[in-house]
Amino acid sequence: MVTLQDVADRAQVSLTTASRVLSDGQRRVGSQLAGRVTQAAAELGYTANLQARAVATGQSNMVGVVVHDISDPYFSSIAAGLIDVAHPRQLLVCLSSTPGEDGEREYVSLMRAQRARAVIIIGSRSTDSVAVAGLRAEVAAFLSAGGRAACVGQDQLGVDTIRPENAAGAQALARALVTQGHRRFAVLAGPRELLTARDRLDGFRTGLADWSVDLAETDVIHGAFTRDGGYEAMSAILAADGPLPDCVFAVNDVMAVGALARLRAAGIPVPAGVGLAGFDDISTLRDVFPPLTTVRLPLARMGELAASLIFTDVLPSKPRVIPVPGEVILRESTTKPPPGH
Amino acid sequence: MVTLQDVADRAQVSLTTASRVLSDGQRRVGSQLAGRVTQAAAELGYTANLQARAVATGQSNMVGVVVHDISDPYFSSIAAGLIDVAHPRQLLVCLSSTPGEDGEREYVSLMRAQRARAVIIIGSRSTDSVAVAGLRAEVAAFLSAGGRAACVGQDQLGVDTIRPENAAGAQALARALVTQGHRRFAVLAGPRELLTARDRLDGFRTGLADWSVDLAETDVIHGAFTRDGGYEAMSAILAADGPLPDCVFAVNDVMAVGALARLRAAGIPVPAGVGLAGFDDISTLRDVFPPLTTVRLPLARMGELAASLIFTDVLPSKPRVIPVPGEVILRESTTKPPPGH
DNA sequence: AGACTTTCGGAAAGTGCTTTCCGACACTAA
DNA sequence: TTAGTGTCGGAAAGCACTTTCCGAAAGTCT
Repeated sequence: MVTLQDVADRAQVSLTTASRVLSDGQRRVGSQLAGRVTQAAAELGYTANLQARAVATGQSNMVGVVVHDISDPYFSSIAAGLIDVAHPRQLLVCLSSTPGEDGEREYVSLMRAQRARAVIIIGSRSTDSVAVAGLRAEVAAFLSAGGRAACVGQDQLGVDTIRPENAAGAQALARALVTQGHRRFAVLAGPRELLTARDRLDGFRTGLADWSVDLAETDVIHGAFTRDGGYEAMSAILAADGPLPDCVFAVNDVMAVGALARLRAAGIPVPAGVGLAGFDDISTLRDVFPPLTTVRLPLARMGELAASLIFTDVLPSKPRVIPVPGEVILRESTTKPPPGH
Repeated sequence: MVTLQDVADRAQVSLTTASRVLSDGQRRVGSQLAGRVTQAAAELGYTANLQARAVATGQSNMVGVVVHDISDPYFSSIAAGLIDVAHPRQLLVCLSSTPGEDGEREYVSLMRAQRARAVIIIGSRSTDSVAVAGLRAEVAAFLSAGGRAACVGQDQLGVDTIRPENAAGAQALARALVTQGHRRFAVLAGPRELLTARDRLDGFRTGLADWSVDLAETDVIHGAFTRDGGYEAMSAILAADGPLPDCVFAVNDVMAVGALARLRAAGIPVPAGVGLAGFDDISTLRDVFPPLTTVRLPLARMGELAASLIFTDVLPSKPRVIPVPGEVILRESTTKPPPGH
């Protein structure tokens, strides 16, 4: 590996001078010597060792990003927005997909060891208070080591947070669906311990209550937060005896698509047989048929916001929480068939 | 920041001993002192500075991953497979989404500066020979600096490559479609300069030729490799006068979905009005209706393979190329309607 | 008991960079 | 001519680690 010393030797200058030329610092170097140095560097194919530079200067250009599953379009969209902001700033984005229970805590710890400049945690935290407390402590340690941190999701970590308004969005959706004429609902509610899922369920229930519509406990089906989870939950609804609900709300689009597949398999038309709504407005899912009523979250924008919180020079005295509203998008999947149908 | 020296002081041992205890090296330390050191480290909340360690040892645990667009499910699926392999090995995955022309080259250069252990380039390279040559040179520099490199896509960089068999897959698809009874085809061919797109087009044409079916040049529509590109290209087909083709092949699933949306807007049923096939078998798109005939690529598996090529200790004398076959999946979107329909 | 090996702690020399501090030189002003 | 003020190159002291080398102590063998 060619080192700065090699460059200095070849240019017949001191290590100091070579460093000054090549590391755009404060001090200038005479154009004569500077020329010799840059030329020598080019001839040798020299590339500064950023690790060593980071050690010497005590600051790195790395930012860590934690997501649950990068292949999930929800996360990858946010990550994309984030990368778009980080890239022009010459920051190195390190990404972790953490399936495991304690993965987030471990990764934040790793980022602290790497002396990363910032860490961004994306994703719906569970209600497992032990895990949250552990993560919270790790983040606090990261902060006190001089790093910055932000979160996209629930405001549980005591850091700057981009908070999607899950409850309000679901509430607005519920009201819109009632306005469309639906009266009896079922909810594919996702996992009990997932806060995001719970907020959406609660918000939906609130929205129904606003219009004095009741949601029976038996019409709330819990399951996985995935396509297959939606498929299974819809199966459970179909298996129950009694009439189908007017409309089914899946707490995310991916589950809604699973539910749709199940309905299709059962030969039940949407929305004629039953209405179906999702949440998120995942872009790759906008072309399913019938088009899904959903609540749009500006995912890429949320990633950008998170990044910009981190990269402001001023360190806020208190953690900021930026609410991001969802927008109800009514599409065909919930169009109420004309009465007497 | 608490440093190793602080730990050593508190444990009343030398820096050396503290280092030996905390950095699982070769030499052992007596359990008495070792205990004092670990306790002191715990009390101080010490975390080793991995950057400094990397400088001292001359080896890092970073691997760089370059993709075109992380929010594209094709790339994020591969990346997910890759991360799954890298994570248990305590490797730090740094990801770049490079929209720009020269972004890949820049990122590999950055990885060289970071003294990354390996770099993995995912994505369909263009046929722009200047850009490819630049990237190739940069990768060569990275290799000669002692790094490992691998590529998922076309074998153009002179490194270990996971090569999806685009041509063979498209050829098999074409033959299957002809067998199904289709005779006149159109292809939504993506960008001219994209090698992946071109290989799929060429393979498709070959497959048709195997059965003596011709593909008219006017039935090949170039456009963007995206959902909207598919939508536009399908518009062009609809705008042309003359009868519709029996079947349309979009060179990837995302384009096929765009085409499907266009057909739906035009009120043309699939497959009754026209057949439609894609490529990739993107998992989030498996529930579109009608289900898309496509060629499945094991994306996550490809990511895993790329990672495993990199992490083998033996350095191959010649770059290995591992072909990954696609599997034709016939679904409803190309079911030939009974004749006389 | 003496020679030989093994175990184990610490001083010091790296690792590749930045930055402070010093001194040399030139240039301006009195 | 001389003191004052910049400008600019280089020696050396960091940065937070690892690792080599050395020497002391303890254990083993004859």
